[in-house]
Amino acid sequence: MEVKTKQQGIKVVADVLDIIGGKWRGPILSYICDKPRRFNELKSILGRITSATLSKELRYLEELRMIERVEIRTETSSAYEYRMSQHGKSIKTLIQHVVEWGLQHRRVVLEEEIIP
Amino acid sequence: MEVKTKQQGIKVVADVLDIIGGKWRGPILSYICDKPRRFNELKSILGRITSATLSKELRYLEELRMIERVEIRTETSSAYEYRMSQHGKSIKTLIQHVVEWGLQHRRVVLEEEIIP
DNA sequence: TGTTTAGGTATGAAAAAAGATACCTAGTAA
DNA sequence: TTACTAGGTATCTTTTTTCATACCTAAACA
Repeated sequence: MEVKTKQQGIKVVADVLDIIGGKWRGPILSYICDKPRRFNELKSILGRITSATLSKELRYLEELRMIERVEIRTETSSAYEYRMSQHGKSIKTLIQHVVEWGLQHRRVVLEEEIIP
Repeated sequence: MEVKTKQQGIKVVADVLDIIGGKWRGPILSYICDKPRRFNELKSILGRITSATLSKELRYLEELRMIERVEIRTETSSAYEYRMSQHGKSIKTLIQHVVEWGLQHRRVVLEEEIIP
């Protein structure tokens, strides 16, 4: 499968940005990437997010097959955790590319501000 | 310059997504990447964008040093065009990575829908 | 048995992004 | 001289996102 038209390429980019974009989805993925996380754990790491928003974002990422919600059971109790899907893990490389470019961009913009 | 903390990494990603995200900035960059474009040219290629929005987005991308607004003069007349800055051109590679991942993502999601 | 905790949902308000519409200015063309 | 075109700006409305607040259920705890 390849990109055949400009329109299609633009659409593919928009779809990807929809996954990692927005105020919370990047950070959420980033924390779940490190290790599986529970709802309230995410909520407290993220700080200012509300339950409603976190819940909505998690369900959306699940629907996109980026993460999975799994029940974890011990003898005495059970709980849920969110973890990256096999496919979801592959976004880590992409994000590394984004970070690299971002750092380069920052250097360029800072330079131009200092030496105008 | 490297990423030292998770917070910083998240910030870098957010900054990059702010550049290529939103409804129009990706498409605008994409068309200017191909070749320098004039205001009304962009407006008509993009289709449903208003002058106000296009103008705002272009000024923002200029401020970010991604594009440059340059006057082009012939003997008889003058006009303006928008072109990628030297630095801005480097985003092309990043976008290629995004497209590649996006295509892979699409394959995964389609597969799972067909074979549940 | 009553209370706390995990993991949420429901509803409406506020803020941010995008759109519609009207208008402006400088240059050129007729 | 009048009208047209390029390249916008100004203002207000609509839509989309995010936030605040209150509430709910099931399980575990004391």
